[in-house]
Amino acid sequence: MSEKKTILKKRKDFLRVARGVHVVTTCVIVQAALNLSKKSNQWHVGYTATKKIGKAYVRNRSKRRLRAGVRQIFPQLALPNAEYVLISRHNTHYCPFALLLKDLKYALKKINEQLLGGKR
RNA sequence: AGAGGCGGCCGGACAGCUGCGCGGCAAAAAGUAAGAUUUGACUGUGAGGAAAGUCCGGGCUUUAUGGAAACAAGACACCGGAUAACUUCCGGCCGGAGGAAUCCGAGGGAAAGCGCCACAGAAAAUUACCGCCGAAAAUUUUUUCGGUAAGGUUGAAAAGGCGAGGUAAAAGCUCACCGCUGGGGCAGAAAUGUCACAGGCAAGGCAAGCCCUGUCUAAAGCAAGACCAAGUUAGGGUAAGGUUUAUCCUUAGUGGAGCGUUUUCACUCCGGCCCAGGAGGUAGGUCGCAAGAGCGGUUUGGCAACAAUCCGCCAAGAUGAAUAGCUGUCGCGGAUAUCUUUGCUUGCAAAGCAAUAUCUGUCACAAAACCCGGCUUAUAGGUCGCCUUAAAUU
RNA sequence: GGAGAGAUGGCAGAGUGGUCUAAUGCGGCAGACUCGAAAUCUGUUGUACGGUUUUCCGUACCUAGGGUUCAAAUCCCUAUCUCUCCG
Repeated sequence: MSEKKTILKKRKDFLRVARGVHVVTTCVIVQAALNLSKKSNQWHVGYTATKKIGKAYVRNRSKRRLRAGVRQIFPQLALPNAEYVLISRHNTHYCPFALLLKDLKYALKKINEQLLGGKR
C-alpha cells in the first residue's frame, strides 16, 4: 500500500479532525476523528508543524520523524476508517526516537479508547 | 620547546536493512481541455563553507525605439593595477597600534559659499575682562586716551612651539632649532619621498551638517516573465485625444505619440483593415530551471590579484517543499571503575596521566528554492605550511 | 523566496546633535476625603554596580556591538528581534 494515499493534505480535513478528540504527550499531540462518510477502510494521517517551533528546516524534519514513527506503529494500532492529525512540538526534531515511539503508542491506544467510547 | 601572527584544507568514516525527492528503464490500468497518475527485492543520483543575513555588484526577464546634453535623485572618493561589474580583490603610499612578524584606517576639498561649536570663558574667529607699559587729568588711588597680547582664568579646542636677543611694555620685530607654506631640482608610472632655497606665520574644528570637485547609475524583480488553458466574461486588435461610455465624435505629415524631467538629433507608427475554429485569461498545468563569467589539473606571463593555453569531468532541482529511522565496527567528546596487571611523573606515602574495561551522546554552526562574483555574521574539533621571537617558563 | 518599516521606564508614547532618566498619559505605592469602597485631589515611583551601609552621592544603561564628533537616544556601519506587504 502506498503511503501517499493515506496522507491528509486539505485544510478542510484538518479542521474536521480538530473538532474531534485529542491527546497530548511530551513529543507529539495527536488529534483524531472517525470518518464514516468515506467508503474505504483505510486510516488517514496528517502532519502539522507550526511556525512557533522553528524555521522551515526544523518543521520539515519534525514531520519527517513523525512519518518514520507512523510507519512502524500505525499498521498495527490504527483504527480503520479513522483520521489522525499529528502536531509537532518544539522538541520533536531532536528528542530520542524511542521516546517518540513510546509516546505515539500511548497516545494512539488512549485515543482509540476515546473514539470507540464516543461512538457508543 | 613555549608564546604570538598570517594563510590553506577537512567539516566524522565504512557497511547493511527499511523509507523519501528527481532522472532513466520496464510494466499496469484508465482514458483527460492540458499536464498527468500508479507499481518495481530494476538502476543512477541527492545540501554548504557559510546554502544564512539580503548588505553590495552582475547575468536573466518585463516595462521602454536608440543616441547626446542639462537638471533632479542616489552612490562612491590616497595612487596604480585586476575584473563582466563592484563599496570587492592585489600591489604600493601616508597615518596609527605593536618588541617583531603583522594588523587597523569612509584616507578628496574647510583660502567657493552658508551653517553649527551647548555650559564656562574677555573672546569660539578680524577677540581684549583682569593685567603690563606710556601720556593726560583729577587726586590719594581713581578716571580718560593710546600701545601691547608676555602672564592669568575657562574649555574638547584660544591664533605656531621652545630658547636667546630686543623693548616704555610687548610682539617672527630679529636669530638658531623644530613645525608650516611656496615654487624648484632629484627618485618614481603615480600617490609620495627627499634635497637645498625662499617666505616670515597670513584663515581653529565639524563635510558619517548643507555643500563644492571628479567618477558612476533607467525602474522593478523568477511571487520577474513566456506559453497552453476547464469554468466564467463579452467584443477584441491595430494611432492619439475627447466625452454623453455609444464598436460614438474629433484630429491627421506645416500634426500627434514613443515611460524620472526638459531640450535636441535620428528612427518607427498612424486616416481603414483583420478575427468568430477569434479575444481575454481564473482554477490547473508546462517552460523559465541546471553546460555555467562552471569544476579539477598542466604549462606560460605577472611581485600578486589575475589572464592565456591545453587535457579531463558533468555534479541536487523540490514547490503542503526530498537526505529520515535503526543496527554494527572504528573515530571523537563526556562520565565511572581499577591500581589486580603494564608504562610514565615523584625520594617515599599518597595522587595523577596514559593504557584497559563499562556506560553514554540533539556528535560545531547550520538545510538549496533562478544562477553567479563579493562582503558580513555563526562555527566544536582536526590538520598542513610559512613568518616573528621582547618579556616569562624549560 | 522577494520588498519594506520599526525597537525609548511595568505598559502606551514624545524627544532628530548640547548641560538631564528623558515630556505626557496609564499603572504601582502612600496620604486626604468616606462608616467602608469607587470616583476625585495631593505627593511619590526605573535597573545594575561602586562608595556609604537610614538617608545620600557617583558611574553606566534609550535592542546589542563598533565608528564619526569636544559631545550620540539622535549621524554612519554591522548584528539580533518584531511587524507589515507581494501569488
